[in-house]
Amino acid sequence: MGPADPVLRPAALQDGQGSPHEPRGRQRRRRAGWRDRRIHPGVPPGIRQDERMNCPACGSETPGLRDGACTVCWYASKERPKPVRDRFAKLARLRELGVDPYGHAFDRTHDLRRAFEAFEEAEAAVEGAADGAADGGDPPELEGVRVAGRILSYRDLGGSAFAHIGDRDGRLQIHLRRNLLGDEGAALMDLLDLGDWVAVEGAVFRTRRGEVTVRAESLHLLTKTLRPLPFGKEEVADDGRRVVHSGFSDPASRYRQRYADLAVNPDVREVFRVRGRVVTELRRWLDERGFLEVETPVLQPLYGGALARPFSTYHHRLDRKMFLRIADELYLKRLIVGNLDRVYEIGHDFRNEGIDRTHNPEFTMLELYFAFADYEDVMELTETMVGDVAREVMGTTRFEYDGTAVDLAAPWARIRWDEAFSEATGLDPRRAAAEDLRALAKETGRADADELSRVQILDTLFSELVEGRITDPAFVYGHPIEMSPLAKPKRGEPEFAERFEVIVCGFELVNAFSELNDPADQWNRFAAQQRLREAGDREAMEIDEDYVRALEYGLPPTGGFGLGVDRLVMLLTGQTSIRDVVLFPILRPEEGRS
RNA sequence: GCGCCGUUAGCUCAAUUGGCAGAGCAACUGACUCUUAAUCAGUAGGUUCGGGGUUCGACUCCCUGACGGCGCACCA
Repeated sequence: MGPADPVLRPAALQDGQGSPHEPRGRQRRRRAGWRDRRIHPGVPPGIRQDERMNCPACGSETPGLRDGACTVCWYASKERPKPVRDRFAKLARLRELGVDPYGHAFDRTHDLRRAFEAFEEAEAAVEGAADGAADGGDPPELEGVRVAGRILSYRDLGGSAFAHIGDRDGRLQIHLRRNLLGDEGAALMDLLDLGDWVAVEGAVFRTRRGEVTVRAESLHLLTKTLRPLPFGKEEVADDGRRVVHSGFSDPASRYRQRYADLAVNPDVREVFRVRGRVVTELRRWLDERGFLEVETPVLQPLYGGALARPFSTYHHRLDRKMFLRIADELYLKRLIVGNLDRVYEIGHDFRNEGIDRTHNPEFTMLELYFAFADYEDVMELTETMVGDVAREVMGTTRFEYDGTAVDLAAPWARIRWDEAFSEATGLDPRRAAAEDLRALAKETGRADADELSRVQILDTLFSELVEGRITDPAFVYGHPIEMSPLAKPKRGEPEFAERFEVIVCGFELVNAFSELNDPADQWNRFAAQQRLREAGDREAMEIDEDYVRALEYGLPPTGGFGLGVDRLVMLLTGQTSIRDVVLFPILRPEEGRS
């Protein structure tokens, strides 16, 4: 405890008792006496005498001022919401009682879900045994259970209380009885709040109303919370479903304070549990097939591998500009040159562009390269892998996404790019006059069509008129070669590329091709990109001489793909915004704090 | 970047034509030892997102800025 505190009021706990007729409740709460408590934590070690300052409000020593006061005065200030002030006072009272409000380890016997299951098993065993015997004795209990969690709800009945505690994926009722917990435990009960982390030890039993419950024989505070968590009240409807009343739903607050969102909304935890499983299963699937997981540079002197604007940064010792990668592609193919056959990487790419429902500037990409394969092999691999992962993680390949049924089971439709294009536009993508294409682009709402290159117009029209209509996953293959500077020309039709994209629910999930391995052709394609760049296309590529050198050492025939992991998770979890599958999506900075 | 909508108590939301800023939950006080959206009685809680303006009077109308949602644009 801190040094003598000038603000600390004389302890309100006159250990005296009230009159014998005083209600027990009042005696208890007077004993709890937590109001207006303040205890100063003192100055942390390592702060020199001349670096210390005094709180203008209370005069005590402090290493810094939070909004012009020491932390104690800050929490006690009228500026704070009352629940925060109250909790801070309770925390001080806990310290007075010798309870550490920021406890240490606690050795659990079960997590909450398993405690529940263990009890049900014990119950079933007893009932089984009692079958032959005369009418069973005592109802079953499971003793010596030690569990921990956050207090989700609290119903105080005076002499006892029921609460629910929750952990990562479980939720369990606990019953706190004052006569079982003794003076210390009873005092602690009076200082609990929703959100506090607690642990109990006791026997699991079933209440008269049938709920599996831990009867606490001891109660421990693990961590006191100073801020009220925005719990909604939960009702269990007649059909057994949980209905949450009010709760925490403001999107901005949920993203900015994801910790509170996760603590309060089990559905959100579930989305990220699925996300974790998806990544694990992708890895396992690829590892089982002999793919080697590798890591290539995120910080690059020259970016490439996709058409996008990068984030740039600066390395001081090297005195040069660096970029955050927009794709892993060029490094991974260098590894195939180096005989690594089959490689993949799951990592973050960064693209300096707009933010919307399907785009976060920082996103997770799975890229994979497979020697001796072409894009048709990659199609098979893709549909099999995605279907297998969906089944493994979700138990099905059928989903409803944004009100539409989707089935990810293989085989997926295969659609020629040029045929889909002609069908949707009535124009031949190879032969149509640029003016006609431009006119059509304007019709579909592209006011800036005059400034776009032919390829950009083709791409725009395709996205606009074809992609949006596809819901079940489909391979769209055979893009115009000019749109695909890293892909091999299609056999027999060199104006198209051996490339495909997977379109599902109107967005792109995968981009893949037979990798271009002719160094001379690759150099020329880079040079063509360079021209576009010089003509003002800020997404066009630069020439990567080292990559061409690698190709000169021989890239075996290789198929490769990039899969947007965030988007796959969106599909599987039914989320329509990428922000709901990214734990901390990019937001504008917060103005003030509260 | 453009358009529309929004921002009110810790959380979720009301507030008539411009006329005293309210409710539920959470909090606090009290009753209650099998409750479960616990219940009952009472109390407290507000820079109505920031700044400016119109008006006797602004949560409400006007201008401006910040943040967010949706749509468009940009963008795989």
